[in-house]
Amino acid sequence: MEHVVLDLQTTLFCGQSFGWLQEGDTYSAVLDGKLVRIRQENILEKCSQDLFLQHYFDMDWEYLKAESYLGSLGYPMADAVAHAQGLHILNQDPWEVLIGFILSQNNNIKRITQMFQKLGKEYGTQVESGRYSFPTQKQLQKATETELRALGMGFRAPYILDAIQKSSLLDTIPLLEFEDALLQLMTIRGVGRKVGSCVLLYGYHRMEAFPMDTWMKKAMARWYPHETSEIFSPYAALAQQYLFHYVRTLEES
DNA sequence: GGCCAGGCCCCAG
DNA sequence: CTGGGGCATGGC
Repeated sequence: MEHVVLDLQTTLFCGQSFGWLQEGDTYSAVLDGKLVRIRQENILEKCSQDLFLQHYFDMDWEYLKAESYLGSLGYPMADAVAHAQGLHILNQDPWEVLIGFILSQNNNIKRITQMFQKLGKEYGTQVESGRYSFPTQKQLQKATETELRALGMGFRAPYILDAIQKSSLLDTIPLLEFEDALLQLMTIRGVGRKVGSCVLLYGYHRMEAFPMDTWMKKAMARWYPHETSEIFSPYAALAQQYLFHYVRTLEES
């Protein structure tokens, strides 16, 4: 099977990021304060000119090796890999990931994206007509619970406020072992094991993470009822992402 | 018009 | 420490 370098459609809309928009074959998001536009055809070109994008799209990680190993595990993992060729784990801003996944609880990806973009429009910086950066901690500090609830954040409003309050702990996460890092994140209200795992994976590229959401619980119960993430080591996070994508694809069809 | 969504908090037992 | 109800909101 031909190895796909990076598949934008799958990577950007597999539920790891809530900041991307699609118009035709063009994908755009505000990254690092700038509006980025990119198409499947010009990924390599863009990344070769821009080290930030090269890192953001995780172009140098061992996806070929990981796909090969997970593919060797047979059904259903081999099928899951085949259905998500070219899926990369993005290197996102931990702060954005933290708020994004606080929004994610008891919610659906469509509405998470809408809520995430609402925060940008309300508290972020406009970088182009109608396009806003995600607000920094300082920008979000202006928010009150009443405002956030009026914006539609619902019961997550106080969680966002607590995350702002404790946002400095994000700086210490890279220094910590996985479990310690998870415990630190879980001191934030609204952050449990699942949300914390997502922050460690999508914000800090901790590939040993294995976020267990409702879909993953179904997938594990169905295919690996007596196993843990250990069987996918050292590619647990990627296995999780492939399975997550796979079960959702099956459900839709 | 209910149902449900990439969970977590809280409080019974 | 484990289990289950409740939670704000809107897309479907």
